[in-house]
This record gives sequence, C-alpha cells and structure tokens, in this order.
Amino acid sequence: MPIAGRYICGMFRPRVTLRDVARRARVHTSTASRVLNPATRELITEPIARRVTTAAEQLGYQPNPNAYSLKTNRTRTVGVIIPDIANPVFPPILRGIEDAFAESGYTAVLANTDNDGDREGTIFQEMLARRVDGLILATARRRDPLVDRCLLEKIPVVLINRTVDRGDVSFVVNDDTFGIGLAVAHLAAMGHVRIAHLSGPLTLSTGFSRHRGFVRAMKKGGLRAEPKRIGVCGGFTESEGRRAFLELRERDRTFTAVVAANDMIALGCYDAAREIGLRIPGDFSVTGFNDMPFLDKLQPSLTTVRIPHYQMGAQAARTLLARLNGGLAAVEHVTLLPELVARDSTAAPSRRTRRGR
Amino acid sequence: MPIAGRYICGMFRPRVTLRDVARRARVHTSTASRVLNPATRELITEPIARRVTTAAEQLGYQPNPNAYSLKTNRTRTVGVIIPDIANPVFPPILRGIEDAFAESGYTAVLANTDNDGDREGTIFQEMLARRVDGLILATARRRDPLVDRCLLEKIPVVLINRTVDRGDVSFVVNDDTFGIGLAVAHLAAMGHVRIAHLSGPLTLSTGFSRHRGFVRAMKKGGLRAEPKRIGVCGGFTESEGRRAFLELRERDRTFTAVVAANDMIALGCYDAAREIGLRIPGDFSVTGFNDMPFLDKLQPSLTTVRIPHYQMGAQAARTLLARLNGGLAAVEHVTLLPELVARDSTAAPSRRTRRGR
DNA sequence: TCCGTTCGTGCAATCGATTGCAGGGCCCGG
DNA sequence: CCGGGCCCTGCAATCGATTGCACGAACGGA
Repeated sequence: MPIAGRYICGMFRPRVTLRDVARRARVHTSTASRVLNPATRELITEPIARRVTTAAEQLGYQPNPNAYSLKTNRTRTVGVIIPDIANPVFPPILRGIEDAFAESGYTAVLANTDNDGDREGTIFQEMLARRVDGLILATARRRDPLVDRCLLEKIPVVLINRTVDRGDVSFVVNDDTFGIGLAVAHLAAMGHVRIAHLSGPLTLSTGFSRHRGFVRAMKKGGLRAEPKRIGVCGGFTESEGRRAFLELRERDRTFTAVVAANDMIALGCYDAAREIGLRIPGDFSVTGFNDMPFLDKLQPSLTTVRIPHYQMGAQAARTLLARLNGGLAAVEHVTLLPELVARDSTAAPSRRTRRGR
Repeated sequence: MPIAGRYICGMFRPRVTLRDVARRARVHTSTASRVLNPATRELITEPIARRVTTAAEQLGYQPNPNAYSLKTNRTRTVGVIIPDIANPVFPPILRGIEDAFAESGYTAVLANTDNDGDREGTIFQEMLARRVDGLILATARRRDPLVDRCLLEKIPVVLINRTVDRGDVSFVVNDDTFGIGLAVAHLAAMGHVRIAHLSGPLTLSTGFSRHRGFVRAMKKGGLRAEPKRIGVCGGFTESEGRRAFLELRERDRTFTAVVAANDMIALGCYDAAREIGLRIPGDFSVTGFNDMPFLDKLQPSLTTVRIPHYQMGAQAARTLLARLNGGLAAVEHVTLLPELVARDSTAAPSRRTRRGR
C-alpha cells in the first residue's frame, strides 16, 4: 500500500492529516474538525479556533475528500451525461456547469452516450457506483426510463436542453416553441407564405416542441402549416437534413423557405441545395437553430436562433445545488429565452419563387 | 449524517457492503475482499470463491470507491487540464481519453484554464486536493512551472498536444514539423515560391515547431523563408490571424501563399482578405492546421493538416495508465503523423500574382 | 504416531475524517 | 460557600474497504 504523501522540494513529505493539525494546535481532532467545518465553526471559541486555523495554514492542510465521503456519504461530485461533447452546443453548457459548481466545491464528471440507450444505462450504473451526489442529464427522451429510475430511486437529477413529458422533475430548457416562432415571424415578415419545416425526432422534447411551435406560429401568423411541407428527420444530423429536404421537395416544390429544427439539419439543406442546383436564399430561405460556432462563416451565413447555452448549464448546476444542499427542494422548471440571429440565408422570396414553380 | 442506501422499487434499501456479502457467503470480510480483488483472487480456493461471487451477485454488491481510496490512496481518477473545451480540437481528444480509460475503471475529471496561468495553478491545486492519481496536461508552454512541479513532486503526468523543452516528461504530440512540411510541399508543388508563414506564439511548442518546420521545409524545397514573410500571432485566434496578416501585407505584397499555424489563424486571413478585397485562392492561397469541423463548409473550403486527435487522447491515456499501473514506467514520447487535406483554398498562383504585385 | 511444512482463511489494525455523547470548568444564584 | 446548569472540548465509535500477521487444518515423511 502506498503511503500518502508528496514530494516537496525533492523530499518526501507525508500527507498532512487532521491529526497533525490538531496536534500542532494542541487540541483534539474533533475540535479541529469542527473549526475547519464552517457549519460547526461557531461551536468553538475564537482563540482555540484561531490556533487551529493557523496550524492548518502553516502545515498546508488539505482535507482528504475520500475520508470525508466515506463518513458522510457525500462525494461532492455530480455526473453530467450528454450525447456527445463533439457536438458544439455542449461545450458552452459544460463551461456553465463547471463555473457554477466551482464556487461550491462540487466537481462534474462527464460522460458521452452517443445517444445509445445501452451505453446510457452502463454510464448511469458507473455514475452510481462512483457515488455521485446527483446527475445532470442532457440525454432525456420524452419518455425516458433513466429519468424514471432517478425519480424512483430518489436520485437528485436535473434535465438540461431536453426534457420529459412527465412534469415531476426539474429541468432547464430553452423555449423552443418561442424560438421557432421567432424564425417563422422573421420569414413571414419578409413575405414568405409557403414555409416548410424540417423537424427533429418527435421522441425528443426539442424536436417535438419545435415542431409544435412551428404549427402554432404559422397559425398565429395566419399561414397554413401544410402537412406536405413538414418533414421529419430521424436525427439532428446533416445527413438526415439532406435526406428529409430532398424528400420534402419530392412532395412540394412551391415552398419558399425552410425552418430547420437545428443548425445541422439546416446544413443538410445546404448540401441538398448545392446538389440539385438551388440557390440560398435566391431559390429558398433557410433558418437553423442553436447558433453553433462558425455559422457566420458559411456561404451564405446561416440565419438561426441563438440559445443561451452557458446560462443553461450554469442554471442547471445551480438548481441541482439547491436540491443537494437544501435537501428536498421543490421541483424547478426553468425556461430560457432564445433570440433570433438574422444573417444571409434568409431574404424576401424572389418574384419567381413567389409564384411557385 | 445520511445513511448509505438507495430507493429500489420505492423501498429504501441500505447499501450493500462487503460485510453483507461475506456474511451471506459465510466467510470473513477479508476473504470476500480477496475474492473480489483480481490480484488476490488466487489466494482463495475455488469453492469458497464461488460462494463469495454468487453472494456478491445476488446482493448486487458494488464496492465503495471512497473506502477503497481511503485505504489504498488511489482514487482511480485522473485530472485532464485543457485550455478550453469550446475549442473544437479538444472534444475528440477528450473522447479518446474517456474511451481509453473506460476499460480500466479510471475516470477523467475535466477542467478548463482559458490559458490563464493563475487559473491553471488553482485548478492544479484542486486536482491535487481531489487526490487524482495522475494528470493529463494540454496546457503546457515550452517552459512550464506546472510541469516542473509535477516532476518535482513526482506526480504522474502526460502532456498532450503541446510539450515542453525539457525532455524528461512523457508526451503525446502531433508531428508539427512534418505537418507544416506537408503544407509547404503542397504549395510548392503547385508552383508557389514566395510563401509566407503566420506562426503561433513561439512560447508554445506547437507555435515553435510549426515555425521551425516552415523554415526547414522551405530550405529543403530550395525556397527562401524570408523574415519579412513571417508573422507571429500572439495567440491561435482569428483576430490575431487577421491582425498578423494585415501587418504581414504591409511588409510584403509579393507572397502568393500563406501557411497559417492553425485553422483559426487561417480564418483570420479569410477575414482580412475579405476586408481588403483579396480573393482566395485567386490572389493568394491559404493553408490551416488541425482540420477543425466545418472547414469544408467555408467559402472557399480550407486546405489544412489533419491531426489524429482521438488517437492522441487515447494514446495519452494509455501512456498514463502504464505509468499508474506499472509504477515507474519509463518516460515515453509519442509523435503522431498528420496528413494533408487538400481543399479549395489552395491553387496554383495566377500569372498576375506569380510576377508579384 | 508424531511433527514440520504449507496452504488457506480469519483476526484486527488501519486509512482520515465526522459526530453523538459525556465530562469538566466556569459562572451565577441561593 | 456551595451546588446546579450551561458551554465548550475531548472521547470514541463509525464509515467500508485492504492487508500483514497468526492460526489451524491437512498432508507427507520419518
């Protein structure tokens, strides 16, 4: 068994423990413990407390988190489960989580599932085995067994980005309905009437509510959301966007704009348009969703809906912290407002396209 | 103090411990421990071992990592310190690390420094406080106090992507010199002679060795690496790329190609070119480095050098694991080979530019 | 038959903290 | 002057594993 300690200036120094601090301060370890723990600090009188804190400082004492966790059953660790960190929406979310946790001494442990149910289960088990105090899930489907399990087993959990249909769980999401409304209103204001929608998977709250948002916004604008002008993608991917666009165009060639459920799907539209020789925004306009990095560098730059990803992560972390510290905090639903970022992929319909082709 | 346990099927079940397993198998806890630990498994006879394993299985036993860590001083956790997860080169590296660790039971804990020295120090301290078994650093500068400290304190560490000048530390990096050589050779083959370089910070091994690689490759190709055609960026950023490009062009207007030290700097060249009305690759060619996502979507798509990021992460994790398991493993230097990805930002110099302007 | 060796298992200390409980000192009132 | 109560601090058990050491059984040889 290795001996705890570190090399300082080339010399091996055994690790400083609470005992060492107590010994130096000439008090019992329990007293030292109470001084160093903010919650019990007030139990000890000032002069003794000072002796302990100075001793701790002089020795460079750092508490052993394993001993703490073993005794208290709290690891000050939370699991963050996301589909894929390579998806550019997640890094800012993660930074938000990290920053919000930093002050409170919690650490986030990350895992990617690639949207694979089995892998999700495995990771969930491993997180529990690691004794995380809570979970932040960005992988929820509208009906999600993992979320059900968290609730059943009373594991503190906060959903992020996506949510579930059952309402008895905390989440922090973007207002997808409102966001899509922004895109539709933007297009309608430019004179578009025959607007199509390429939705994401309807089993995900994001896909579902953006789809619903599209239908509502069209109705509200006095426009018709024709079923033939709605395509459903099997995933939020470029290839699915391309496929769904081509399929859509088989059914209808009169639309003048496409509201894509996210930026990747919009990129799929770019690909398809290039293939079949259509110009954006000359032949049709496109809007995305998320405002990924580098969209402004595309040709044409993509009009999209910006989501406050960083705040989303930070808020989710705060919500979880409240639950972890406060014990049985109430279920909290937070919805953040997105904003439209108008760029060059949207323009007024040309006279030619306005007539239909 | 909360009692360890979980809710299963709505009922609270106290956590299963090694004692429970031992009791059920009618053996001592030490025996159960030895059976469940692969290293000591052979000490126990088969029939008894079987009793223990079935008992463990029936009870759904999961060892408490905190107790393990407290006793053994190993947390099976490693810290991964990177500048910024939002930089698209890091997610694939992280995935590689995660996957390579997954099998061995290690967990990576991530932290971002934003290239801030103070923050680096803080994070380093926190990692040590968390008792990580080792570190993977992607933040190294050529002379790096943090790396020095790791070596002094004998903390297992592997550098990734960037390295330091002192050679007595393990690292996994890309062959930057070779990679830049690919870009230079590609341009030279197209007929470019007056090639410029926008280097990254020379205090980073990446900036330095790409710069050196440029000079060497030019010499090797029988070309002159003129100082006036070399600009230095203060950071691997778009804005620095733009600034350095404009500055470069003040000094020299005869170059027909720019080898940028990375993709962001190349993007800065795009910005500058647009501002002053130059066309790529009509007026000059540009190459990047890293092959970030979406470069193929740019107008024009960017010729760049692809780095095997995922493998880099995986290899770094394996190198660290060898050190952690094998005790005093030798210092290991791994260099991965990049490849050229030719796209539309490079073309033969036009007759006009070939003459100089 | 008896003793020595070997092999397998149990005993108990230990890692480094937290915390309920007990005890001692001090202050104040009778 | 003495006793009771109230803080403040110390004692010791405890969390759940690992591991050096000791002990007992089984076996083989004399």
